Amino acid sequence: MRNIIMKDKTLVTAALPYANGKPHVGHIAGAYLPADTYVRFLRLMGKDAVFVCGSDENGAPITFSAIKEGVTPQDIVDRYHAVLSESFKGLGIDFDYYGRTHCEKHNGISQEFFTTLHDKGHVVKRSSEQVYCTECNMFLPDRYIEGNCPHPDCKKPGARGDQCESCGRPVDATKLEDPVCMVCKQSGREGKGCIEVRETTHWYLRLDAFEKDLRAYLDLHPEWRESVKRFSYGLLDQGLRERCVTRDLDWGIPVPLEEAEGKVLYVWFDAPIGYITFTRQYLESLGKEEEWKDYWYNQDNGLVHFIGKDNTVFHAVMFPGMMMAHGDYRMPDTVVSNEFLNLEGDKISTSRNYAVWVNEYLEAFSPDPLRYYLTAIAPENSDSDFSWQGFQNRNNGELADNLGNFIQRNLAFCNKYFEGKVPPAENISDAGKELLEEIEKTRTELAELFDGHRYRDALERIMLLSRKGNEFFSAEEPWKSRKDDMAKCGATIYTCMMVIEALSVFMSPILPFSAAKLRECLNIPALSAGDWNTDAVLKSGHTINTPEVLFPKIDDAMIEEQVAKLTPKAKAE
RNA sequence: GCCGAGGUAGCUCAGUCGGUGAGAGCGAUGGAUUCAUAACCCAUAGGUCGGCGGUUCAAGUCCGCCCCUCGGUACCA
Repeated sequence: MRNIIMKDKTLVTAALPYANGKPHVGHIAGAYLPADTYVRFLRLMGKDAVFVCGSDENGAPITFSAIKEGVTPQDIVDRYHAVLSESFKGLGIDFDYYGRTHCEKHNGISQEFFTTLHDKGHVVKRSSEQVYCTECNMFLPDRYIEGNCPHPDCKKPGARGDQCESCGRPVDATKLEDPVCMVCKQSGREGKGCIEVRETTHWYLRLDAFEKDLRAYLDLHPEWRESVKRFSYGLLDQGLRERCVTRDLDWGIPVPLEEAEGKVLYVWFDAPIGYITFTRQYLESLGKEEEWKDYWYNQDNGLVHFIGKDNTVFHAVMFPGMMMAHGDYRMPDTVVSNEFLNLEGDKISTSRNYAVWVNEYLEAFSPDPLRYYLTAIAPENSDSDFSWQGFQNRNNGELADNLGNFIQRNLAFCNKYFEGKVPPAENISDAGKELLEEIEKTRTELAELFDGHRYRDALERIMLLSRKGNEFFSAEEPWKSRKDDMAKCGATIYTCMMVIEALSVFMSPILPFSAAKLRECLNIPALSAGDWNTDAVLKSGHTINTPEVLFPKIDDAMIEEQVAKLTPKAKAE
């Protein structure tokens, strides 16, 4: 048996979604759903958990979207902040606080963070040459310049300022041939067009100074997912470099230095600080001004970050490096990182509009089937694939036919032949006793799986219990015993009811809506903190309510409708 | 190019420190049954474990080379 590693008090964060697009199933599977599941689990275990997140509203792409649409950056972030909040809410991703980084409080905390690093000498000034667009009147991120590859043996078009798409090699943005600004789509070099090279000044975080400490920190966490460790050690082995933490932009958090007029903090510098900001805002809203320190200063408590793999470098190396450099804060315990979710075999792409958007999903279906499916195919160890066919199969074959039907056949049987009263807990057969023991085995193993962030396995374990319930029910044949041996029949149904109550607890972190509905059908109280280990409240003689179908089947037409929404654009590429 | 991950039954994937006849779910086929959302239960299916070579008494499981897919490559977030 492994050791349970959760703490009595834990701060859980989910990667801040960038407020420049709607959330899709990939985002949900990557960070938000596992984080929400974990928080629900912690609370069932009677632990204190605070769950924060918020929209990431700074950065260059938001500015560019605003330019493209002819609106202000504020318009962009307002729009997406609203969609993001609603989507999370609709799926039952239940943050204690969902904030936004474009606010005074966050500016102040981020600037204080920067100032501390600057005063300690961990941030240094450097000058460099960057590409500037005179049409847009701004410096361009390397990614936003396209041209011909400067490598003599390649020369192919479509190379970006950071990397050539054709030969895959890194590119020096200032050396791209025939560069085009991807914001205004204009081109031409010095004098003859809008693209020119200008000198600029920026501030760099001396990550290299913390290389040894970061390695020691990683060494303390053998329990992290393999992919995160391999990636992080890989970076350390290459040697950490200074990392630029400011940008030439007018949208963002001003760099708190007189000589840094017109510069803002790099969005990835302030985004993780958002976790601190949101924790403070949440606890202040509860009138507990000082309590955030429990989570950010006290290493005895838990701090767990949930992210997608694209965020690994920031959460496993850069943010910990920032925390070390600052000095006041505790270090994160765990970074739970997921791989990517593909869609019908192809990459999900916001820019190509190739995705299953959460808000559109919710117009057609209830949240739990998606939570179920995304957990079942969670990209925990490697990329996985979302397919509508798979969604339908899992929903109909597993949720409805296995779990739903097990519940349904028992509640219906109980109503029909026992007047809705839980039968006496007598004459339990050996197989029945074995099944009751299986409940406890599941309880123990499941806690370890949730605690170890193995949600996919956890769900499988839950379904195994349901399957065993079905096997038991069929083997006992209560439809026969009800005619000549009501004692045996009652024992069968009683045993199954115990399984069902346990399932209502076990499934609740993943399927919160259905778990609540099930407990209503059972006519027992809603779950509350610490109920994971509470004794069964379902007793002999207790009257249940009329059952309702928990997991309706999804018919082909509904799936075809979704597939149709997807295909034209996917093929249009 | 460099670094990393992956290529296991029709499909989706498990396979811990190398060792009982290589597994699960779905699908397919046959059987049983009627409490239930035509659901459930039982049985069966023989896949050169990407290719070649090597180490070993023994290799999906270790080593080398090769092929294919996918990420990262630090100014997209």
